[in-house]
Amino acid sequence: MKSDKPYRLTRQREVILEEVRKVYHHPTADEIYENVRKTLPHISLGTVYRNLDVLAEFGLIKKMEPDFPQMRFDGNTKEHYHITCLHCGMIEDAPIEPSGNSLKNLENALGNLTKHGIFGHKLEFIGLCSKCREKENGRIFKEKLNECIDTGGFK
Amino acid sequence: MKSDKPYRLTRQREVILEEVRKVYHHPTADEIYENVRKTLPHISLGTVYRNLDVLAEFGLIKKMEPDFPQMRFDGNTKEHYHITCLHCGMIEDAPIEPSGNSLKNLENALGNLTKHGIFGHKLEFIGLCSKCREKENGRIFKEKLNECIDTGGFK
DNA sequence: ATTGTTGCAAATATTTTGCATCAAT
DNA sequence: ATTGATGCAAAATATTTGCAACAAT
Repeated sequence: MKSDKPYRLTRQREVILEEVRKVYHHPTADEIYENVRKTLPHISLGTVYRNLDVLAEFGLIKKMEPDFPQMRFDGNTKEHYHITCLHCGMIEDAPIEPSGNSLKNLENALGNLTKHGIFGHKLEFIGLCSKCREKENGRIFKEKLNECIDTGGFK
Repeated sequence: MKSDKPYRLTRQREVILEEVRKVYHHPTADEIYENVRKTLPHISLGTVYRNLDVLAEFGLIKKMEPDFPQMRFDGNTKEHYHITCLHCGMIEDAPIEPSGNSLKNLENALGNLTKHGIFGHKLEFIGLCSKCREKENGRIFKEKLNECIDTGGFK
């Protein structure tokens, strides 16, 4: 719970929270909308979006945003990991080799645990690029760090 | 190069490829569009999108798609990794603890190498869920595996 | 009574597509 | 000559927002 505004309990909010908690497959907003409509046929999609934001703000659910919102393109076709700057959004190449061993082990372990066929992974580092770091002198670092911990957005 | 259709060299395609290779920060389609327009003022955004697809299809550039296209929501607010099914798109929780040690070491190493402030990572496993695996009996597994290797989409 | 919330519709933003014309092979 | 590529505009998709009416505190 990190927001300072009051948490006003509405029927819509209540049902939406219930629906998100009911399913275990990370539903999209319109999946939730369709389910909630069975209970509240007149609810609007805008209300669903707004409430999902509010619920996440209060830490009751987790909002999973795509790692970056738009497609991007890369002239470097070799395999590599990326570092994303939380402040300016810039994505840079990580100057380390994709670590073949330890993460391959994790993949194998997971495959055995789950009966899934695991055959790859994506690893993205999150931080502040040097420019933003200077400019912000740690301010955003701490702010964002808290946000990330609170939402469990990544580890 | 994996497409069977002919690669037709047009001026637009040439300039677009040049622009993607020129910048090192993983540009978006409209960034490329704006840059290409300095050389070809009448090019359309549709042409840019279509060519970026074609260039990626021929392995000349890499297309970076967001890990999932829409926002998703999660009733489980604990930290955890995810497994994404390439076939049906379902995202499940990975039944392993976020590995604090080895990846934290990587984070530290990267921080030192780059002067970035690294304070987190996202790790996503890619595979086929058990249902899709049965249904497809390995077919898509191999297909997609090749695709992934070719595009370097993930490692 | 105050102020946040709702439903609706319109706006935004990103990407895709239909189509007639044009250009590379 | 054939067939893929282009420019343009319209469509499709996902999300946000303005606003008047409404409801929780």
